[in-house]
Amino acid sequence: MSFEMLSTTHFPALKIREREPRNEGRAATKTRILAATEKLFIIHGFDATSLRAITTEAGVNLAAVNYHFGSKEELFALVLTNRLDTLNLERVRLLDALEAKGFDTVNTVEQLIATMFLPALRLARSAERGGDDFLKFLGRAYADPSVFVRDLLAERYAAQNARFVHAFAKALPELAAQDLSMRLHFMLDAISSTLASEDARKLMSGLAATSGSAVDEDAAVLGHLAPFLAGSLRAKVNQSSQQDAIRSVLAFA
Amino acid sequence: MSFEMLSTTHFPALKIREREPRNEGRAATKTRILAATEKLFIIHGFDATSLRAITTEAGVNLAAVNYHFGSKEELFALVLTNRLDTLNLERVRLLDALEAKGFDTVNTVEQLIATMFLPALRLARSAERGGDDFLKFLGRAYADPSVFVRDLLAERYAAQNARFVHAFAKALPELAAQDLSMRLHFMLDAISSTLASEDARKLMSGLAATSGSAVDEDAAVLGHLAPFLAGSLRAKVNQSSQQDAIRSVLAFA
DNA sequence: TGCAAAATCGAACAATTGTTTGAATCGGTC
DNA sequence: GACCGATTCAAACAATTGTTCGATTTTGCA
Repeated sequence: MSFEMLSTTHFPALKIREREPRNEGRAATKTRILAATEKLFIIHGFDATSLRAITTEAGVNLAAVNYHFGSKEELFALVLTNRLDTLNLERVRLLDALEAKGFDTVNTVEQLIATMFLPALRLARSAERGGDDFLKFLGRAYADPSVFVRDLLAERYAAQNARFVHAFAKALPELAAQDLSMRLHFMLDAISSTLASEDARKLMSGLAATSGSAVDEDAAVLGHLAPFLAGSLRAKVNQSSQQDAIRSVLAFA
Repeated sequence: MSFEMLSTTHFPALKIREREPRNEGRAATKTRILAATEKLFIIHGFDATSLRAITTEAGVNLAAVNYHFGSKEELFALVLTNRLDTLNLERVRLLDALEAKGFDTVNTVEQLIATMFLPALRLARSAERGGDDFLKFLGRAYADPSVFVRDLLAERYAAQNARFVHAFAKALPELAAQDLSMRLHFMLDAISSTLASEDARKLMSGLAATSGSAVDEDAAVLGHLAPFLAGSLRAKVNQSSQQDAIRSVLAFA
């Protein structure tokens, strides 16, 4: 306990030290930079988030970022992998468990979709920060256009992604490889850019609010997500009546 | 005719003037800036495309952009609306025609999807530049994260977008408004980010290559796109067997 | 208390951004 | 050929970026 800290007890509510107490204060700068980086990354993405904006938000000196993290890229790499490593680890853990147990024979696709998205929903609640923020972060990360973020995610999680692609391929044997690839592309791009957009995320939390327990929340969200994603993946190509309907549109143009 | 120009005739093939001949040259600067802007916007987006990169690519002076277009934003607004105005005009024209004629009673959703995407496919072929570039441009435009581009598109094409939302709502009366909104969000976000990605676009052009005429190309692409997008929009929520499958995944976590 | 390492600070660095300026050049007309 | 408006040019502007430097302060341990 320092004298300075004792002195603040005279105005406990008003005069709070701008720096944390010493024991916490040791790591406080790094922690606050990480928190500020997350917050601003969610709002503006990698390119549009400057180190000055971060250090101002965190209330630390500009040079602190380079001192503690080396560079802007190293800082963001740490922020990204902190969140996404645990997410992807949990995803493959669930996939392993389900493959060991054996999938539902008729609703395999729904189970795979649930496996992909359940870890995000659960982390969104268990994380120390507001759950909505976790989904926002996820959306930003996978929708960020900077080459740095894209390369980082592609390299680091290539193996985990391949696991899911193979699992979907096995569950949808009748679907041509290029059709499956296109549809999965669509699905993942849609998820990420949707998570990054404000109003679509509100819809999902609205669905969750209608139910009781935490498990029910997840079930409610997945109950709305999985059917229509599965419907997208399972749809048959070249139905003749559909082809006729499409051709009637082409006739107008 | 300047002396300089006459002197170049000694090396007709080698020493070509960097500036166009006079009559074309009058507007050549503006045209080349517009072309370079499109090209670089497709690759890097709004924020990451600098005026110096544009003017270097176009082979003109840096100050030419501000002289001819006023500002970077005015330049990009022109490039964007040049492409997208005609696209959205064609979209609502098709929608008007189909509403006047009356939709197919069973495959209305497929027809609406075809109505949304056919103009893009046709413009991709009819445009003076390579068709692939048009789809790239479209994807970049709707996936660009800059507030400038997002605001421009949202304001300018709000009315046209609302037309399609209402048409889909009428075609899917059994679907709750919030579910429809979420699914359309997914669909449009997926389209735009997919068009911006290289490999997914290759898949689509691969589909188109398998067929003969231009109309067949469009039919082939839409034949693969429409069914699975329609399957996504039409999927029913809360199927009990699906719910059971999902809950069995939740039990693992 | 004193000392060495760690951490913070203000200031400046070089590079890049969009924009502006004033002189030089071009193009068509009298 | 001389003029004038339109265009192009090199150069500089102020603002912003990530990074580095040296001095100062703080911290933990003797």
